[in-house]
Amino acid sequence: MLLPLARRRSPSQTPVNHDAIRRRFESFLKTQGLKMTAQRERIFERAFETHDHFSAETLYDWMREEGGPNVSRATVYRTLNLLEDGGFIGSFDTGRGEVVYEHLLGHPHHDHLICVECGRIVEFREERIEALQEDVAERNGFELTSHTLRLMGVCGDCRAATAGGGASETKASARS
Amino acid sequence: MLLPLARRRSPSQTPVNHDAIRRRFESFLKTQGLKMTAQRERIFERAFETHDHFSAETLYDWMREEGGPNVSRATVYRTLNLLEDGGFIGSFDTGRGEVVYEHLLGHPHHDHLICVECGRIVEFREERIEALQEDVAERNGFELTSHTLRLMGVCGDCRAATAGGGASETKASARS
DNA sequence: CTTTCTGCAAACGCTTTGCACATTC
DNA sequence: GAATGTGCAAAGCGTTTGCAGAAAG
Repeated sequence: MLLPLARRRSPSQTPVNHDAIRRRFESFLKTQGLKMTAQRERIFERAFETHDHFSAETLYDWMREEGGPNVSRATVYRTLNLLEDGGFIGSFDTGRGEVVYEHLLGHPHHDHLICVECGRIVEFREERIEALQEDVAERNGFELTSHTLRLMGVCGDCRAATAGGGASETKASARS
Repeated sequence: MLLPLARRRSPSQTPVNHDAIRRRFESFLKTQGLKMTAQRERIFERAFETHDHFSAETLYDWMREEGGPNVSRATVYRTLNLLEDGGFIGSFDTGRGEVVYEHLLGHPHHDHLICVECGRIVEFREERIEALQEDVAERNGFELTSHTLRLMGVCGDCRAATAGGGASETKASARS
């Protein structure tokens, strides 16, 4: 099981200090009395390598496609929950049913625009909305712990494809 | 809980013209080549009677508890989807997993504050957030079709209960 | 060596579906 | 009567879990 050595760390796209994050994961495991295993390492690394959002099933596919220590579906689910509990990744569902994850460290809070045609996810951050949310919560006596803002719509590409006469290529799952 | 006969139509809380909505449902069925059945009627009525949010399973329970034509679980799910497709009800998930419905007609758009302690759902509407969402979408080339904004936090009651020394009564499911 | 993991496959909870019978139009 | 709807139970789907063998500390 040769793990591809220099996969992480491509100098151009290291979002935050990769080693720092990794050390954080190791100490998290330690404090929880958990062990570092080849599987956990693979899953952790893969999750932090991607800037995309991914589902448990997708990550499982990656685990099988890409070489490395065998990782079972159960372990993928278990580790994803572990990472979420540890605050390393966050999850939200895109519309109906599908839950996707994204890594959080070195990734300031943001919300999502989701294309209902092609499923593309765009992240955005709008301070004024954030502030207004606090406002609303306060006015209603709530102390905010988190929030989810999902904007669903049709992205520029899909609008062009539809309008221009071109067929829609990407898997269109317009449901609801 | 003997079902109160004149439940709907209590003059004080009829949100919109009930008959108008109902006619709309009937014509919706007609245009779709669908039939009005006792089951669909019961489900439709029940959904519009409630101001609360409910899950498919909850509605199914209601169907069994309250008297009336028998309604199977399958029909509940089928009809809920039908009503959603027709734009009569909307659905969103409260946090993780649980999908709840709410009727839409005569119920202007709003978003939700959800108490992570007791599950209480408070509706709110904040025009400025709405406007900013349009803004964000436009800036990113999206044409908005819908959105979901869920604010999670601890409601005043629960904060009081926790702080004041009282134990938390309501089922606390603080997960994530 | 003790404790925690992993893989497997079975269990789960919620939702959907296939089919024969019942109902509406 | 022809077409659609319903109930039932079985099938699906994504996720979790129990258990025995495998690793980590």
